[in-house]
Amino acid sequence: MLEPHDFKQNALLNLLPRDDLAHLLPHLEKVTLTLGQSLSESGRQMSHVYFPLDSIVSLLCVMENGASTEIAIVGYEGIVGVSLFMGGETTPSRAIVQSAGHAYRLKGQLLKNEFYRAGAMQRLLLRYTQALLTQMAQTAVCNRHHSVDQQLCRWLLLSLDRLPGNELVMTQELIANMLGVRREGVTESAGKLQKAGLISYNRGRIKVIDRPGLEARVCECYSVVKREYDRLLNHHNVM
Amino acid sequence: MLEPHDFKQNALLNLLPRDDLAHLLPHLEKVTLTLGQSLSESGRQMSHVYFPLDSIVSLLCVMENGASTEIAIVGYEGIVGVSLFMGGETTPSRAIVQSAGHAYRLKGQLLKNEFYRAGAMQRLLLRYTQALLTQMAQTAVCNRHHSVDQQLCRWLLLSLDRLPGNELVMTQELIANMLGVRREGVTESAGKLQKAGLISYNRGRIKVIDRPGLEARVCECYSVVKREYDRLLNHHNVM
DNA sequence: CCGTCTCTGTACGCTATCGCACATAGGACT
DNA sequence: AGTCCTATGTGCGATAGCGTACAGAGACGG
Repeated sequence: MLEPHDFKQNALLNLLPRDDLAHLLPHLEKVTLTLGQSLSESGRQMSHVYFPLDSIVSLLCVMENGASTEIAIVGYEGIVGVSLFMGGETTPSRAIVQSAGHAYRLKGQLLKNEFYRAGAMQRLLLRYTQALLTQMAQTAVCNRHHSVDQQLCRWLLLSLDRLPGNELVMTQELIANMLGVRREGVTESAGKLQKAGLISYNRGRIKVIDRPGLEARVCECYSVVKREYDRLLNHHNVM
Repeated sequence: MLEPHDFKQNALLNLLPRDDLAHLLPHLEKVTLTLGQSLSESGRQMSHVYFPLDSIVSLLCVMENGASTEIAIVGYEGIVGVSLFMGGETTPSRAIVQSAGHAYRLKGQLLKNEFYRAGAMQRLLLRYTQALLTQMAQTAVCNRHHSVDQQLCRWLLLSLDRLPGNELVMTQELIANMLGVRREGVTESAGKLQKAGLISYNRGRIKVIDRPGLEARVCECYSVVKREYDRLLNHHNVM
């Protein structure tokens, strides 16, 4: 269900019944997201929510000293701006574009209106939020118990699942920021993967050559998250 | 707002308007929770949700090899069983009683009915869930960037905020399970706190002597979480 | 073609935490 | 009192990741 086959659509919108989607369609605005762009700052209210298409957005927790960690990845399967309909309006985390591309944008108020109609959209968004909860929880465990090697594999696979090709545009420096480790640590781990013939790395472009190989090295956290997304956001279960 | 003053009530129920509460009151059943009791197993549907009163419940992520990490603490300010109304019915995490005490219990279906009336209860539960999201996110960062010393302080303070007294019944072994570190690591950190005169430790009973001292040592994660709970679950903001 | 900048690779000592082993001590039960 | 169990303290060597420094190498503009 969540196989990355159709990047013309956002999975959430795709799961929405026609009638419900009809309310929103006229207000969906396609926008281009550039690498590093911020969609949401800590404690600031968002004017819009975003439904990524071929772009990836990272939710980051940034600390006072500037150190950061990614707490979740959002791609075509999700929405950026959960706090709007959850009622808090803001979050302490940031949303940064991690892979440039496109997204549908929707005025926050319009989303809230649709959400509070308590129909299919609400049910869908809540299920998605639960998937997000799982991703965050698993990130917390992974940060505690797994090596940088494993986490890098997890990160590559989670990102890859949200991209159309097998190439990723991302420097090691940025990956290090996401994982909350040193850049050198990423260099080393990526070097191992490259020597093993799983990826090929070149100045900010990562090509994944042997995906099954990555899957063999990744910790269980990847599959736990993936399985939960599949379960929660699946045609048969959702409606 | 979230000061631990009234442990006869659960803060969520307390925030609910009289009329809404009236629907539930006849079905709330006061139960005793014992240390180590499991309220929810990975992937299993819960029959009830729980509103802790003077008890504390930990949400744990357990891995295949048995290692675990606490991803959130739930006390009188919250509810155990978020996945029921979020639509997923189950979660991959476990809910374990970390401090014995009491809770109100409510049949899952009744909670869902109330939730889907899309009234005050729904708004409240969603705000609470957002607070939970923040707690998980902050746990993830904390696991990545902070020392065991700091995490122990955070854990003590978060637990203390949910308890009536200044004493905590908990062995170092169990704390280690929560934090996902070695027992010896906790022994060492707790030893430092004891030498500094902040706590006194005795075979599974921790007395907090100098709370401001703990607050001086804790990492920012504690206050980020606390502030967000206060903001989201506050009489003025909620309704 | 040259200088500059960004990205990647490598090396080295340092520290926190781990894994393990074992010692001590308080409580509970006989 | 003696025994056992559980909780805590301590002392290792091993190791993963950190901080720092620096070197090479591709890209890019003048």
